[in-house]
Amino acid sequence: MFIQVLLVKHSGLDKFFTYAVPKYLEKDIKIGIVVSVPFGISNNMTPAYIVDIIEKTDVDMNKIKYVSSINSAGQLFSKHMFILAKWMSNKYFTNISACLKCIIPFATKLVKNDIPIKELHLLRLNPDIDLQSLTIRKNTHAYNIISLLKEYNSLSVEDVKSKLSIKITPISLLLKKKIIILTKIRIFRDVTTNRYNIAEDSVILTREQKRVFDAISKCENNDKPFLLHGVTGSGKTEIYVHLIREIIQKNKQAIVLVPEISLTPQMVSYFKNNFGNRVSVTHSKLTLAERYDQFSKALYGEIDVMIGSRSAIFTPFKDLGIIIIDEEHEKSYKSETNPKYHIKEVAIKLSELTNAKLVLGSATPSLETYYEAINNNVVLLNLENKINKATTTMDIVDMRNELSNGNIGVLSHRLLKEIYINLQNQEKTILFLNRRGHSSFISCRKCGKSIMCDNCNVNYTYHIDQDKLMCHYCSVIKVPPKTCPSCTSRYIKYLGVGTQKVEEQLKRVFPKANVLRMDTDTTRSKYSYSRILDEFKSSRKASILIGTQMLSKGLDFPEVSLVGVILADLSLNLGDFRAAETTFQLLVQVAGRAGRGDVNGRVIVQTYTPDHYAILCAKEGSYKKFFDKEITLRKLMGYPPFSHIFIVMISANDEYRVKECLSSLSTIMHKNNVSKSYNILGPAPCMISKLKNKHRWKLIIIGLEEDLLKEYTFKCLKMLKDMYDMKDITINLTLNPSFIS
DNA sequence: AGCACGCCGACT
DNA sequence: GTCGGCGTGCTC
Repeated sequence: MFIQVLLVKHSGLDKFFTYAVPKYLEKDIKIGIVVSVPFGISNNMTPAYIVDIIEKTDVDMNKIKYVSSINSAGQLFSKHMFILAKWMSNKYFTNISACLKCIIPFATKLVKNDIPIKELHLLRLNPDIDLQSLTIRKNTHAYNIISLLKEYNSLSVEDVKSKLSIKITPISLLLKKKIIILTKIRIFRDVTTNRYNIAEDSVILTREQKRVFDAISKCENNDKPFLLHGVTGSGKTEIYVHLIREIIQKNKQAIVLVPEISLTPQMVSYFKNNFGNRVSVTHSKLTLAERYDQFSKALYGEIDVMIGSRSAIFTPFKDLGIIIIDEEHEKSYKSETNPKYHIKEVAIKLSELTNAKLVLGSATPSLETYYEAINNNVVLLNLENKINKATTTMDIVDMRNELSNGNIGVLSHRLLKEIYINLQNQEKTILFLNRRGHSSFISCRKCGKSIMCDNCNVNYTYHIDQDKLMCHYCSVIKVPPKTCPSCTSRYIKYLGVGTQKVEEQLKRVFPKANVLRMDTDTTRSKYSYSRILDEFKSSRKASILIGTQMLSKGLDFPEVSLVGVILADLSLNLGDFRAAETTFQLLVQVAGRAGRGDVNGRVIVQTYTPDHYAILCAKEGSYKKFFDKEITLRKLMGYPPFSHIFIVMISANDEYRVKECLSSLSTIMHKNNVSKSYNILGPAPCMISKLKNKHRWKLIIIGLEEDLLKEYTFKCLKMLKDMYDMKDITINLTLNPSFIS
């Protein structure tokens, strides 16, 4: 018997090595466990993951060494997960070790014994001892311990100590006499803080929900994903719960992916109410030990449902039955670090491997997914009716008129009037602005130059609460200058709008209103989200909540009747081909926050481009209309879903070197683009052209076929490395980015 | 990735 | 004559 291994400590060495297994270890060998192997000329022992078990090998027998021993870490991945890692490695051009690290981030620490296993020592009376035959005096420690154990059957050492307020000595004494015996059980760190009550009756699905449920439930071959296109408030979550309940009855398990777990406590509570402690949660903010325990819970069958952001897709369930990706259009589903995987692509691969059902849910599906649905590669299921009868109307305010009418504030007359009405009616208001801080740029009135961060080519944002300038990219904080750094003029003006300025203006206009703000600045600490949300929800007064994008994601505020979008143009002017899509999605999602209870909702959208189709389609609430318009443009321009995009970003401290290097690459690419199959754009500076003192330039390559595009780009990069000295230059590659930066 | 080897320049 | 710079190549 031979095994193929991947060396744990040699992550850059993306190669499998073959070792022979001594007979006495054969029975313990399986894929995913860690073994100790002699490696290199000195035969130092090094840990290695078993990735395959083989009978024959082509490797020279003189070279093959024997496996030394088996590590205590246990099984870290299944065959499926390893296939997934290999597939990711190829698809996202990242070595297998890095992909494995993404699947089991705690592995290297676990191998080093750096992750403490939490155990509980249970005490229990030894059943082989006849208590009658012992003479134990009443009211001694020993007597009390035995009585307690008779009552409880088994107890943890800590419980016994605290219940009888004794030290460990009398317990040890009984243990020595074998009157009590000790067993260790592993306990898993709990990461869900939600209190729950198991629902007595499950929600009965509406006719429309039932139709969708049946379509997914009755499907036998799960070769196509389902797209659940349902307007906000149409009850997608209830369908998920019904589907999962059915899956659990078949002894299978479920993974539920949400874009940002800390923003969806209601979702977790809802699942806990339905499945109790058979649900757990995982996300990247947990410690590695916590993540390892959640992983173990799934591995040992302690849970049936895992809810989480991206990384939850790698939960090692025995028999995965369903994967649900909620809000499938969210950009956060694409990883921005290597491997730069997209959760949807990984989920499709995993559902192929496990035959699990895959359900994608969204009120505003990504263009790519909807296009697949139209081409019958994805099964489209529509939910067109809201559960409650509240209606929402959207009105557009042309901010150009405000300016010509002499209103230079951030809030239009119309929006102020609506806020006033809400305050009078004791109803709640949410205001969105996709930019935190107070003023988004500070410029000199005399020379016109704006004040920028020294490390990054980014305008400083003024934060009024600390009276400081802050770079939102490198987090540098600076005292605002009294005079212009370029011309020493004293006339410095604070321009642009951030959430802080909106807060300031609102407090001035409505001094008695309860104004709350929720953005990265106010939600730094762990529980600040829930604190702000609880205050907003529980407040009897009419409150106004101002927030950035984080408010648009899945939060449910039953009493909100007015939603204001301060400036819709912010996401429209991003210079990204997906800007219209992002804006449309944002507006529809935001509108979904209003009128979720019994009250009708009003949405006011302020913009300088009121005729833009993304805004008009959002006003009508027509996804189909937006899709038709946008897909026509994408086809015309040759953008995704009709093509694939590869971004080569080059960065270095020396700007000249960056430009020179990228020009060389550009020349190579054009030379090798004989049949003009690829559209090469650039070199151009990145949106943030200098970040943390590194200059960043990019080349955008567009091609019809993903594999050919990859092959072509890598061929050209190889030629570049052969002819150009790449010392101190960093290359960053992204295939199909969720936005172009 | 790490480590050994090896080939060249600068010192005790 | 030797110490150490890092370029190259190998590891089952």
